[in-house]
Amino acid sequence: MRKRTTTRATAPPADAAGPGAAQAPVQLGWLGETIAYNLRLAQTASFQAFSALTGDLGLRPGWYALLQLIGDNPGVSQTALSLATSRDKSTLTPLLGDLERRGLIRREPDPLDRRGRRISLTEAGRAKLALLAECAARHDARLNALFAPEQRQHLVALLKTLTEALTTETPPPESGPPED
Amino acid sequence: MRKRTTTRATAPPADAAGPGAAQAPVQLGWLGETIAYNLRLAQTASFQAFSALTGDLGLRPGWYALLQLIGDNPGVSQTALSLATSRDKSTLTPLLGDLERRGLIRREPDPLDRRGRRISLTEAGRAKLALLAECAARHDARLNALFAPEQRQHLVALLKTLTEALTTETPPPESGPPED
DNA sequence: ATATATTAGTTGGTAGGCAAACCAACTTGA
DNA sequence: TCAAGTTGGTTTGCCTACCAACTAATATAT
Repeated sequence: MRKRTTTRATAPPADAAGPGAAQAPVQLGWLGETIAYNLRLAQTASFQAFSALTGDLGLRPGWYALLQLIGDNPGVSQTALSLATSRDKSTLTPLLGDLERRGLIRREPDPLDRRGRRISLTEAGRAKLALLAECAARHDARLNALFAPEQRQHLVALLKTLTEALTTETPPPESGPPED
Repeated sequence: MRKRTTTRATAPPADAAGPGAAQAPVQLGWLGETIAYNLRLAQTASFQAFSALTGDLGLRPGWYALLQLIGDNPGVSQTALSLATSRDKSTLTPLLGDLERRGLIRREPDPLDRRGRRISLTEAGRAKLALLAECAARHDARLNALFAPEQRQHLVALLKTLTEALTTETPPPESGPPED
């Protein structure tokens, strides 16, 4: 939502903290040039936009990645989902419970490991996933439309590089005990 | 993202879905190529890495951007901070209260608008900011080290484009609201 | 086989996020 | 001046996230 011109179109001297200035645009300074902060802003914006799309349905945005991954990997374990979504396994517990309660997924005991639960979609789950995938596709299209194909590709590659680097080399401090 | 080497060199046949296979790597499929999902993963990874740096001090990572922005814009309003950080104003209420309680910021009434509060750093706040800025600088350096200077610049530009596009054109649905 | 370590998943506690409802103060218009 | 609308902040309620600790089952070592 835009907020410019809401107060005044005259754009009074932004440096002056005068009464008409209301909320000055805030100078981002150094932060505004960092990868990390821009990453945060972009992610937030993307999530918000996606939420706006899914909000129309009664579907939570956080469900989508989960359903999609389950759909693509029937029988996955919760731990695997946790890793794939970069969320703590304990975060998934109530979430999956909710999905199960709504009949979107099935959690059957793994016959080969009685601790584990093999997760898969139900028919209803597949249907919901189709709806969410629709939103996701629109969202993706919207993002893609912002860039030239090669730019898009480049951006994804850069993001992957970043993720990869940070997740694999996470512990650089102490005497590294790499392989035992 | 690959997750090898994170746990151990156990390396049981990863393809076999046998009991020893534990969690299969999960196929990300379509998701893994989208901007949105990679954005999410990258942001999460970045945040985690930054948290690891700040965790050493008794300082919450969420404080940093706030303190930095306040430092750069003494006298800002909470609403302005809310916009600059892309966080809801109600999110900042307890956070700023906390910072004030710890003596890091000051919230003095705006003489020109008795609703508003002009926020600025205290000396202690400046000191804490310096510590956090140190972490931020290290984090930034780490991220920057992953890319060539022009790549970095490019990435930031792409992210800005994305954020900008999503935040300004948020409401495209209904018949465009004719400005009154 | 039995003790020990690992792993899958859940629980409880806490922190941070949003949205909606609310109050107080400012703005505007008649 | 006074009513209606807007805006800055706070409160409340809910959701999502993490972590640490726990249980149950599996794996490993002796």
